[in-house]
Amino acid sequence: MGQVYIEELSQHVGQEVTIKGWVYNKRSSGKIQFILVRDGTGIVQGVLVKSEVSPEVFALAKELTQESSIIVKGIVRADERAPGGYELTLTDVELVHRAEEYPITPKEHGIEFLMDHRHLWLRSRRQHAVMRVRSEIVKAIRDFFDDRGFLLIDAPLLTPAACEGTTTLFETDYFDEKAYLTQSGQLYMEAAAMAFGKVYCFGPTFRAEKSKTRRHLMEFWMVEPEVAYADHEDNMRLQEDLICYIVQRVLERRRKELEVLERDISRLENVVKPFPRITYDEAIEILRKEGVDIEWGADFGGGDETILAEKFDRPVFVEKYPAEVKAFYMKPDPERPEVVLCDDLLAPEGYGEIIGGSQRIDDLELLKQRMEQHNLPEEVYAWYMDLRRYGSVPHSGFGLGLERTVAWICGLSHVRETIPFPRLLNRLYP
RNA sequence: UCCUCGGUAGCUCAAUGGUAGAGCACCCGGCUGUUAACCGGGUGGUUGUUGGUUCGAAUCCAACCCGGGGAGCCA
Repeated sequence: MGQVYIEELSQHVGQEVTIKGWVYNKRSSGKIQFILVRDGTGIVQGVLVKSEVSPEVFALAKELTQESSIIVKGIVRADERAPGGYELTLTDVELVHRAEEYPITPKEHGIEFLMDHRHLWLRSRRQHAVMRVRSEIVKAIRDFFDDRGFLLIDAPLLTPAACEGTTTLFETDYFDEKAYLTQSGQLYMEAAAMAFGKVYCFGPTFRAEKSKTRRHLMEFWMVEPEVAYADHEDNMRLQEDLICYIVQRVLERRRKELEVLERDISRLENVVKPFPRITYDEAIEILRKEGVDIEWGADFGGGDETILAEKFDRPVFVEKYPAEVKAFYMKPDPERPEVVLCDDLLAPEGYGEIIGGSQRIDDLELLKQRMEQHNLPEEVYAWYMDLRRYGSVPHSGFGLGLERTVAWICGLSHVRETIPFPRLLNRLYP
């Protein structure tokens, strides 16, 4: 039998199979050796009995080090004692490469050490679970939008100016011109929505803010749908549907990984429509009742968001913020122009804002006025203004932060484990 | 940028002014069902850096470097 992956072992009980992988760990009892083999799809214990294999193979196995690459042959056996339910009675072991002393031992390590060895840390069981959940969430997002007739439109990463004009951007040289790494694809999605109706982009974005918290990365992934003729209400319904779809998919297909991560699954099972909605005004009232000293017009901090989110057992929408604390392109509420038709979706359990969305300004004069107020250069945004000159329509969209969503669904205390190679303040390696 | 906590063996930590230690990793030996295996032995240190106080500093003081958590900002 040729190469088989560990996740497929249940289909090969009683057969001799070949596994190509690495030594995860090893235990020995003199005349019997236990070799934990991982191949990227799982871990299986190979049992090597001295009296049943050649002396050369038994001696070779003794020399194996953690993470040495090996090709083993063995007969698949269902065994109650095995954590995965299956074991391999080994018949042959071939050494591909004997690993040097491996830095990450089966014991505990500190976060700095693990981050310095992120390229190796990815081999461990917990990290496998996180990456599989991340991959599932990405696929769920794509399927959700593709199935609803959205067109994937990739936004540029190099841009001539800030999208929102608020956060600090990474600057780079573009043939003697200044260019910036994008902080959002949204403005380009607005152009695409006027061309194709329903669109989304999904890619990395960059913020040069010196943020040093469990919720921040310098480089993170965001999915940003934009829909022509959609209003604020349509926008929130879309967000609700997307989040429910993602959570259901992970519950269906990645339950094992959630168990490895010891995630409280009942908290995720609560995530069903409809999500509670509160206005900014109501949020201020709640915070004041909790003893928070906050003025109307101020934005919420991380602690404020946690207090609000803890009032509910599922994600909560906070809508209609004061215009001053939000981006220039958000449409004012016709009934109350001092607030805008926007919403933040706060994840439960203190994971904070995972979505920010709004209906956009579709009137050229108002947009011009807002850009002046924000000191944004009109030349750079000329194309964006054009969208209000040639068939302007009401439209809405939002951005979902992938890493915060993964952290929430996995129940991780920090976003740095949700991306394979995190870019953090003071960390560009590996 | 600010607040706060920390830096001792490859890793995780102990040693609160008086001889720098343990577990794991690694090396040697033992064990035919181990599950972060276990048992015996061994290797391994400029205590982040510089300066100061003291008979004596990992320990007290100062500055700096690096890191963790948080604030601001945001997804």
